[in-house]
Amino acid sequence: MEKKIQLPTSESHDLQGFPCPHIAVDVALMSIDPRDEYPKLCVLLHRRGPGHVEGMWALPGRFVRERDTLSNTAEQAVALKLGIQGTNVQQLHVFDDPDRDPRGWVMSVAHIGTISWERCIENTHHLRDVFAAPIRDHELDLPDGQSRLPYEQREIVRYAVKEIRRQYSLLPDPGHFLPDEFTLLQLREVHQAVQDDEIKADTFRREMKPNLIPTGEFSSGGVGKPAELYRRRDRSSSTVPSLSRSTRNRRRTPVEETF
Amino acid sequence: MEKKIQLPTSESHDLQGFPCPHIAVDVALMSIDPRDEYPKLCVLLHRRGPGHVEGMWALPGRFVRERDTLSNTAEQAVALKLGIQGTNVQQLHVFDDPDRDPRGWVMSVAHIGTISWERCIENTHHLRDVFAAPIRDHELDLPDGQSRLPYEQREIVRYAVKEIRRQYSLLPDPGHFLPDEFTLLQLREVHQAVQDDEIKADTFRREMKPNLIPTGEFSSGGVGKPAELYRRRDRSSSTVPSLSRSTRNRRRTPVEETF
DNA sequence: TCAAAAGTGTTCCTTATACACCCATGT
DNA sequence: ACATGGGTGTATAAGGAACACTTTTGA
Repeated sequence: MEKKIQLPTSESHDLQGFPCPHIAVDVALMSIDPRDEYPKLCVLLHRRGPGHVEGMWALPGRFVRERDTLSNTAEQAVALKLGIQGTNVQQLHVFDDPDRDPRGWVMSVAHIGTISWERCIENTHHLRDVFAAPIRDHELDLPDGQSRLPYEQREIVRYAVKEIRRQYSLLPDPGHFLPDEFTLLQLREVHQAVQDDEIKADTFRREMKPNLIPTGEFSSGGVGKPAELYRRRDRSSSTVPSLSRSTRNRRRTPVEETF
Repeated sequence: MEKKIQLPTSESHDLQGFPCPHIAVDVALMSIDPRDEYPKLCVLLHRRGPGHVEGMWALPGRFVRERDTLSNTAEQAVALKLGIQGTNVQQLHVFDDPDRDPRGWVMSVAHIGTISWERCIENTHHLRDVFAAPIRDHELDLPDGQSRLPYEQREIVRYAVKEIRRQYSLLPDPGHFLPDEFTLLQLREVHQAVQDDEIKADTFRREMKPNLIPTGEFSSGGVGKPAELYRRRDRSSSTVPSLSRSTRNRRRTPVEETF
């Protein structure tokens, strides 16, 4: 709580002596739990070890290390707290209420991450302190009768659910819950789990077709007609190279249009 | 990349001794410059005083102060560097490349802000070191032949333009470039400036109608039929209270639907 | 032969867009 | 009278949702 910052222009000269908050990273790592009667979107929690809020279920988080990046920190938090290596994460929002952490001045950069259920269980099935909390109506069902998440992690989950639903309304399984090749039924079930809503099969097929590449291979073994396997089309290759808007149809004065 | 992270739980005990980056805030404050033949979206720059990157045009920015919030810091940066009080800002993204600032380890939280041209000039017209840089095709036209912005502020401007266009595609002038009451022509010209594209008048009217409240008052003085004045409808009051999706139309097994 | 799932054709309906027209005002 | 901008009705096109139907497999 020093009070020696009177010269705002001098702050550029050197950085020493300027206060800086601790930066934490929290990750809402999401997966699709297929064990129930229908697949459910869930968020992975871990039980806190000794220390602050000991024993509580919480999102995996970590303090950023010297000269590390946020995404690196987020991936290490997932690796250390959940035992899952090599996730991909994206920034969501910075939570900066100076009183959010009683231990001191800590800002938290919330991240979202996704992982397939297979990779999730193969790494965590032996761990007692990892739990996949299902999402019901934008909120988490917490284990052990716990009523709330520590800090404002409830808000982080809200952001994460909103963001993943936005992403899944545009593209086929951008979070790679499924492997590289999949049937349209598998894809639709994943999207239904994310959106927590029923999706009509034929409409869904036609919406997703432009973003899928048929492989020519087919599934087999189940009942019914074998389904073709598809692969995600990466956006860069298919996107039209958007014509420059710099000299576009402005000139709204009708003068030179008329003559 | 040390390899001595065996006790992740110990980090929760106290915060002292953990490294923390300096946190800066950069603001892309946008306005609509009406001085040209048609209004243009622009971003406000200021010329850096003595110190690092001295004399360069840059986005207003500032280091966060002890236990201050990010939005506060952003508003103070705008006040100190541009002379404009009481702007509203929103978070965009954290830029965390550890090498982005040669002075040390600094993360920058980019913000977007909006202000009416009137409030902008009434506060800055006497300042030499403030400039409204117009946007052309997602890029800024810099003054004095300057070729680029310092750090990765070019990227911040890209984020800001994309975000403001997203916001203006949904609601009438959410950034309050216009006063509380305005005609549909004024509103359309602002949206055209933001989107940098022509917008058809009748379609625009029908799109915006649900989000506008007619005042019953009319403009006067200009040529043509006087235009009604409208007011923004705030979203909370008009939104249908979204029926709970928790028990929604799942049950995709047709069993109990058929019987 | 039947049930289950894949995949497609078609109809219906909602929505966006453009065009046309009338209205009200200042010059 | 006419130009200018406000505002609305309507025709056309485009898109999405739902239904029906055929195909192909396992039991």
